[in-house]
Amino acid sequence: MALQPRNISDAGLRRLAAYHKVLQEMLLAGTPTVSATGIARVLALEPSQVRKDIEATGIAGKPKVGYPLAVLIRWIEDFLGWNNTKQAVLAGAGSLGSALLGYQKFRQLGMDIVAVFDNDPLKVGRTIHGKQVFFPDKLPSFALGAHIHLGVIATPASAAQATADLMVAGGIRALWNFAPAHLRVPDFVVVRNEDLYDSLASLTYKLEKRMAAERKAAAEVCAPVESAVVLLDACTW
Amino acid sequence: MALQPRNISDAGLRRLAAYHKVLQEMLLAGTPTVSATGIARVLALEPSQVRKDIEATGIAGKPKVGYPLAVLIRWIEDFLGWNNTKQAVLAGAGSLGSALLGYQKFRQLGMDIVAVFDNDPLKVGRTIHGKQVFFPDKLPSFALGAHIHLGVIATPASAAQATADLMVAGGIRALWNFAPAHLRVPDFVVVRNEDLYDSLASLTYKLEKRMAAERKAAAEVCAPVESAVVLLDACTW
DNA sequence: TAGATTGTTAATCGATTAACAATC
DNA sequence: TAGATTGTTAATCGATTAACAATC
Repeated sequence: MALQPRNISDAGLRRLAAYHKVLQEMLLAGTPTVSATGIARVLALEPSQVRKDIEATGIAGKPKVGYPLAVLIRWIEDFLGWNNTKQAVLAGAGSLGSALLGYQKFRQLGMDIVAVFDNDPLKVGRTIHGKQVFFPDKLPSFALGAHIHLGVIATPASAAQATADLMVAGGIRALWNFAPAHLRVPDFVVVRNEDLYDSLASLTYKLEKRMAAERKAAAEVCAPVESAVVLLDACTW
Repeated sequence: MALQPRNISDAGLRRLAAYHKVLQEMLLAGTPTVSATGIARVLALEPSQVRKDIEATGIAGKPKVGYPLAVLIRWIEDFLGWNNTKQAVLAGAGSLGSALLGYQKFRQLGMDIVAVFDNDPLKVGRTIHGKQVFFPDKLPSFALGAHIHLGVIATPASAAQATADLMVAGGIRALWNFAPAHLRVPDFVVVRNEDLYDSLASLTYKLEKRMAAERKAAAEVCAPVESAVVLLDACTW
């Protein structure tokens, strides 16, 4: 009977989305109920962590049984705001912007991109994935008029700040920023940065460290070897 | 004289990439040196956090002066592995995969996508952004032969696990996964998930919470009002 | 009932922030 | 010199993990 809304970390919110994916697969498989332990096993997480994340949604489970699958899915969706679809504007109709427009599933996850804005006169007036493209200077009045509070930035880095300013002027309260730029916005605006260059940083670092460790391990195996032939396969580097 | 390599969190690695962007702008502006305090000011971070992140790279600064700008940029690049370009394979030549192929800057950040793999017979044999497209069954032998250890997955979720398996079989040690799926891979493979659905979760949650708080605040202002006309503008909802 | 699982509190762990002596 | 900044250690904070009574 957990009914108190609890704090949840950003990482916890992302995990809830991951649980949602797993649960939908289970639903297709016909499973009636699921336990936190079961989810933890699939995703290789700690059961107590899964239990705590689920607890944040406020759903009540039954000891020994777990949670009714369909109900849990619904609670997670409600908690994350996915059943309350929010209209959104997109800035930047380049390759990434177009790709994002093609993500049909966003609508099921609470986001519906209704208009696109781009500086390129060749793109303005045309439609991409069924959405019309406008000049950016139309953005503020459009967003204000349609009461839109969610904006996606897929412009080059050089245009990102100006775009963010337009969006804030248009009443946007949450920004999903794909441009590799640091945005300065008022405190009442939520920003989620999806900077691929930042992400790549941790991956290249870890790969390099991993490869270095492997080379070192191989060296330790190979170095003190008397008859090198024996371990030749292990030391092809 | 910080020369000890220190542990750094995943968040710290991402921040280093952000510093790198800021520093390059400063370099263009002609600044000769920079202090951790200065970087912190620009990005609205704690000076001690920036100092600690920079310390992880092992560079030595001078009290009162800071760090020589060009040297610091180079140390960050070396630390993140960006000056040691790693070849990569890409799976999935859809809109997202094509967009990723168009990111010229990846090469400066240590990653060079050299081949693309896709199931679609219409795409195989053609080139996208100058890269040839092959059938996925060619992936393992190609990656092994070219000693490639980095793989990017931009397939639909349904193909992600099979693709990951092929990549692991091809000697890939680091996976950048854009498919909304949980990958099961051996321990010696690093996975970085770039799941947009997970990211959207935290944004929709925060936007909804923010809007709810605003509505509540407005209600508290409007509710106890005797002459409603006075505050009409503030309560248009 | 016995045993697995929930709900919740406590312990641990790690990252961030603060503090401060050394120093240019 | 005086003062800002580094390098580093200590304190704080928050998230994860462990523990366990309640319970179906």
